[in-house]
Amino acid sequence: MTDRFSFDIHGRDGRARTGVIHTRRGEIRTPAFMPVGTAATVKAMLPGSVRETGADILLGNTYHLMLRPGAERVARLGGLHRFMNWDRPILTDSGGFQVMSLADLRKLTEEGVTFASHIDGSRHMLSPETSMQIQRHLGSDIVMCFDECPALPGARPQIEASMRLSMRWAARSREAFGDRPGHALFGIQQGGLEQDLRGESAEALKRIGFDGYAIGGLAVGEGQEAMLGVLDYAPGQLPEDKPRYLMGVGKPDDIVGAVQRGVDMFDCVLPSRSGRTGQAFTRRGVVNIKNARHAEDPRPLDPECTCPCCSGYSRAYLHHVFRSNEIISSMLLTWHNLHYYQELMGGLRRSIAEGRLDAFVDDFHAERAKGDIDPL
RNA sequence: GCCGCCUUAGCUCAGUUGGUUAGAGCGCUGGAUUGUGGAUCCAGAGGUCCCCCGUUCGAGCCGGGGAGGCGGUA
Repeated sequence: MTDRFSFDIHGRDGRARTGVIHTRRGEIRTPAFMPVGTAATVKAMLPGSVRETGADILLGNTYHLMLRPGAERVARLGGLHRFMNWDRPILTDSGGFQVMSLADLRKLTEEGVTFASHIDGSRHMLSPETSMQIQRHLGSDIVMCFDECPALPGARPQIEASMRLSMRWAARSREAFGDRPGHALFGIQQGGLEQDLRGESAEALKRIGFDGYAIGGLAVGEGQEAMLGVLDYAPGQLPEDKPRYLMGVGKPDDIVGAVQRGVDMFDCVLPSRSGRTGQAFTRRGVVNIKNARHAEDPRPLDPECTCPCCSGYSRAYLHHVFRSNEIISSMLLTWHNLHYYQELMGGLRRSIAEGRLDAFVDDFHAERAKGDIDPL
């Protein structure tokens, strides 16, 4: 064991890889799914429960935590790990995405972004330097560069200018991050759906040099087909020996498709958010527990699932507590969804290691094609 | 008993001087959700406008009668 951040690839199948990222706070098995814990909590879950689903690492968020409770306060309280009672690795997003998706009165300049808090309207500034400082206060194990994430579809001149700004910010992020043994800094590729811009972005990042490389700016409106089209070449533009992280993705079939194309890490709000809005992910596809057809169904979401939700609770119960707006509804559905996602990742890792990824993926799609279990 | 007010979608209510196919919120039936605002958005179903009679080219709206509810009063 070492305090150094490193990535070992243990097996390959086609373009897919499986391995382990070593950090000073523990190992991350790849391909990895990272549950999102924006505000120092994976909503509706205890950290120990998140770990039980199989998660090796969580996401935290610069934008949200800087506004509330404040990064310095988290630092005074011993850092994000102690604060939220999660002692394994944490990756923090840089805030660039949320500034564009949440904040008001944004003003983008070469220096950074000034914006008004969505909470109280207070004015703030995020730049590569301030984002690095905040992520340092939080004690993040994997720090993300401060970038700009334009929505798609977008006009090429805007995508190009935005990408180049993000690359200049990447260099400043690298400089501001400095030398922090045991902590990693990831660059973020941009370039929209333009292969040459993605290539230019990758080259810029490689010249700077990072511990891992993210593919950003996808799953922002382009659709799955276009996204997988980019993933046909984007991972190959990034260094072979470093982790590749597809930011914000995705649905189960998005993840499967991305793993086949060489992506190692994922995060997405879907399993946790959907858990709070009544949508469950199962091997047979999506189940909307709100639907009236579940009202008297005594069967679990997935009869073959071993999670606490499926082990002890019927669809009828989940339907009732969801419609009654009971807190346990969010708890049970989130637990199930995170369990499902981690089971999927485990299956992907094993099948890659055993050289049978194609068969695994065929089975994955075949199960989904069956649709939900028949109504009673 | 008398006086006043009320009755419109499952619920709470708008509804212009009488004028096309009577609306809203919630609820209901579905859908969306991809680097999380426990958020948000979209679509749909649902009506004997309490009942009867009348006036009018035309009534949720005006007149008469009746029923039910709420309040006041003796």
